[in-house]
Amino acid sequence: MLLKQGGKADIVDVARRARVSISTVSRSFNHPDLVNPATRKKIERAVQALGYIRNRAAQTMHGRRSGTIGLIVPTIDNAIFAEVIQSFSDAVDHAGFTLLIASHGFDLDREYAVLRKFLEHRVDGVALIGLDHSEPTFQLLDQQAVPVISIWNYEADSRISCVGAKNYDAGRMAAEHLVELGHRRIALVFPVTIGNDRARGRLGGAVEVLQDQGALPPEEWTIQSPYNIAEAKEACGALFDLPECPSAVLCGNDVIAQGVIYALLKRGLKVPEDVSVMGIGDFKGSKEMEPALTTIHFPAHEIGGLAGREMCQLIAQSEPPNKVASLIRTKCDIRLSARATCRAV
Amino acid sequence: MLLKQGGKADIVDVARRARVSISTVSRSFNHPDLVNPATRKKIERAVQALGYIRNRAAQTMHGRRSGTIGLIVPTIDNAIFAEVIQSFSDAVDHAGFTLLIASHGFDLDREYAVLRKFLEHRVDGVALIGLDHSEPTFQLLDQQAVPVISIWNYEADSRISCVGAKNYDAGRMAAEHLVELGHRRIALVFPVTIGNDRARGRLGGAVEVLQDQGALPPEEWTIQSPYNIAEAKEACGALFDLPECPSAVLCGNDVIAQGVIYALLKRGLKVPEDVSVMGIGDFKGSKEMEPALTTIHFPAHEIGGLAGREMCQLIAQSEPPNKVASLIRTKCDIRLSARATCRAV
DNA sequence: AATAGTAATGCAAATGTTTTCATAAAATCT
DNA sequence: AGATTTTATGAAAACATTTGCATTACTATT
Repeated sequence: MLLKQGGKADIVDVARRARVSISTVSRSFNHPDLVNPATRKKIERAVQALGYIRNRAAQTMHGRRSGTIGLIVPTIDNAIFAEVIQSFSDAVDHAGFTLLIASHGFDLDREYAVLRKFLEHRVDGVALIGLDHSEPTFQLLDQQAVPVISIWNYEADSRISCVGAKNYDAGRMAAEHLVELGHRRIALVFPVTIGNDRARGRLGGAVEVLQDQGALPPEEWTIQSPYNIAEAKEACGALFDLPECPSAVLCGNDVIAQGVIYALLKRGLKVPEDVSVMGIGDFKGSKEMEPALTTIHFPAHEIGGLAGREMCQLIAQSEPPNKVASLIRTKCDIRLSARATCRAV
Repeated sequence: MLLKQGGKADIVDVARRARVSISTVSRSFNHPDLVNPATRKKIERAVQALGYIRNRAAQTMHGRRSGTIGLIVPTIDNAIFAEVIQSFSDAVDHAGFTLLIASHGFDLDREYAVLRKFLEHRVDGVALIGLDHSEPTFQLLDQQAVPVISIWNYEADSRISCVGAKNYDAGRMAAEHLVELGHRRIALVFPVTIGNDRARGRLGGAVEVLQDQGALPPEEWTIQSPYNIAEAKEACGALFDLPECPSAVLCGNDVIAQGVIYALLKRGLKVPEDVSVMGIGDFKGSKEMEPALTTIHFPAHEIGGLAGREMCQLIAQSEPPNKVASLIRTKCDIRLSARATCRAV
């Protein structure tokens, strides 16, 4: 017979067919150099004939690593994270790992639940976005001693390893640019900041600069907006119907900036002639927009790739299984990308 | 002692602490109704105290399902797929599954390799994008009898279950709209079509309509463009520097359309006054663009969610493990979203 | 009061691997 | 030719669960 009924051949089937012991079959997979080339050939043929596929679950159970890494993000379907996920995925894939992914929609309790689920699957490591997490999350991580890395934010005193940039600096940088261009009537459009340290840092940095300049915006120029173009376009609409219109809008991220620009265009206002718009993030596509978006460049691709590689390193370090790896912190540089949506006044 | 050294408590530790047998502990997880509430409480407490986390690998090995589903996409970081991934993820998450994800960069050999890797992890089901796959991929799927679903394309005679729309129809629909508006000088900007049945179907549909109208574009009006704004903007630049400029551009997808619009804007050409632009896909953000993009609407969110739910159903159907589930085919409707980038001539 | 039925629990086998240790055969050295 | 090392293989324990079967202790039925 060519195939066991059901197509689920196991290692003993292979061993039987190749007329060797199961130990030898196992070895020919894991330590090929220890088995006679001729025997290896025989096994190879048996594997082929039976359509045998190794069972990682059994390996995992035996105490080997599972070969999986868990990545938990707020959402998958937005430019920012999609790019990070892609490069993180590429990096860990390259190292032979398989990626488990889940999103929590900015709900830190769901994040905790997902983490538990991943731990049940015995992931070799976990990556999270940002440094804001619930106390149970931190405790679970600690207690299970699983290698963990935070992506996107850098903090010198972070509780867990991190690779990313300082959002606070980004906020400052953006505000400073606007101020240098002579703007004083600056509106702020930012996402919700609770449980989102990225947004909080950026807003904090921006506000500090504006405060120093005595240019803190009035209440009605501080808008809270969701993380998508449609709603941002909607949310900031009122801003431009006000009697006094700001000369510049500083946005919490490029998606919001895009929304703001569309809202402006819709009202027949020109960017940057009538209103300057500043983003933060430099998402894919921001450079190509017309006019090209002035923003703070975050090296998303670099951060994701770095995070993936450091995750693998952390896992390697935590060998033997109960050794705790040391913390890694990597700060990525951000910079102003002055393009066409901001002008001097 | 509160914790076993290393924080890795297992079921026997829990049993010992709760003074019951391991069978009872196992049951209280899997068939809670079969165990005395008081006993359950004791176990609960022991679990809490020890920080015990069930080992899915061991369950999987015992022959139960792994509780994972593998999703293989060409790329993660582009609007189309990110949206599908998100809703697929939400759907399977909701059913208690964990999602394994990997991208192959439009390389069908890598797709095969990823599939193998997923199979080693004993995923309970696999989802792929589109219906173009290598022969080894189909054979492996068949041989391992793993529930599988194809997302995005619908074909009445597909080799595997599918949920999606007919890209051919989308191509026709787009071309027809342009023709109805009076356009005859129509350029085509499409992605590479080998190994990409989505693009191939669309292009085929569009060409057919154009042919019927005797409006097949000349060689230099048929542009091949990668799947991203920057390169699309670049790729189609030459188009508008030609002595004779098309009156409309039909794009393989909205990302390309966006790039085309930017290229036009950059040259000082107005959309739709000078040139009409038609997309296909209706990605997130296409509606909000200024001017809003005329495109063929694909219900990405619906397709992803549906695919997720049908995947779960397929898995449930293939119980007991070796029963092959029947094929499911679901056709999702697409429609013209006539907005602001196309005008009558 | 004896019997049947039910609820709760435990025992032990089974799941598919890896790995340690032991053994046999072959190659190398004296 | 015998002793020693090296190479190749096998047997069996270990990994963390689940589950079928057996057992015990109650409860209900006659």
